[in-house]
Amino acid sequence: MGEIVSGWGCSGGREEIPVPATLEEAVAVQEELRQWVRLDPLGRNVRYIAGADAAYDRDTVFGAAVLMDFPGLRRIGSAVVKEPVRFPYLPGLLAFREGPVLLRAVAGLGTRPDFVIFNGHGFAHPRRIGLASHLGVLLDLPVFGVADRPMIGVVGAPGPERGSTSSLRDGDEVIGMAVRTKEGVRPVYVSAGHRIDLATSVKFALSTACSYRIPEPLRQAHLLSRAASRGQSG
DNA sequence: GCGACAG
DNA sequence: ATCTTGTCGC
Repeated sequence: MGEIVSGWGCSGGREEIPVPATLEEAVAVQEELRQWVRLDPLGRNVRYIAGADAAYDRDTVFGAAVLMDFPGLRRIGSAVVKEPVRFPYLPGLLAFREGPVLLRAVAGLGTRPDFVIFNGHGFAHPRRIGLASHLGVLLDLPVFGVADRPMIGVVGAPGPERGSTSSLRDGDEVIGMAVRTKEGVRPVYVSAGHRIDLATSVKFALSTACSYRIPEPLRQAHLLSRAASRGQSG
């Protein structure tokens, strides 16, 4: 029997990501979605890219997505949405907490980008289905994740110069990469999400992070959601 | 059993 | 994620 961890809400059942009632159920959803994840090289010319992130204000989640052209990196669109928090933060199950708002934010762009960057991990997850992979499958779009720190695995420090990398390994397999996007600044951790491979993900993480440590679409989405959560104009 | 554990 | 000002350093 599945033990009920807690009352995680009673949605009307019309979300892109149904709210699991138990831990077992959430993991079962991940194992199902995992079968659809494909990490192949990106086979298309990149013109439009997006970044999405979430911020909180008590029991409300704000999701923001920013659309930019590439390689110009000019902002050509954005969307901000909010909704009540329906799932707790549980390491390994982040997609169930932030997925709904993030999907709505990306949809709000009104344009399907060539790929999306999410704040968190993709393949570098205990079950190989982190938030980025999870949402990539639901969006059926190429996506990769960029995180502040690894969740699992061991990694060495990349060289101090921008562009240096160091493999994030879980046993024998490379699950992600520590990437120095800015000289002398701590690295970000990149992992493929869906319909893109690690090397290509790293390439784009670097080509979209010029002045700052965080890839521009993600950085701006972060600022947008943050501003919204604090009731500002953005 | 103990510690770790994206945001 | 979030609570929070100034401050040290390149």
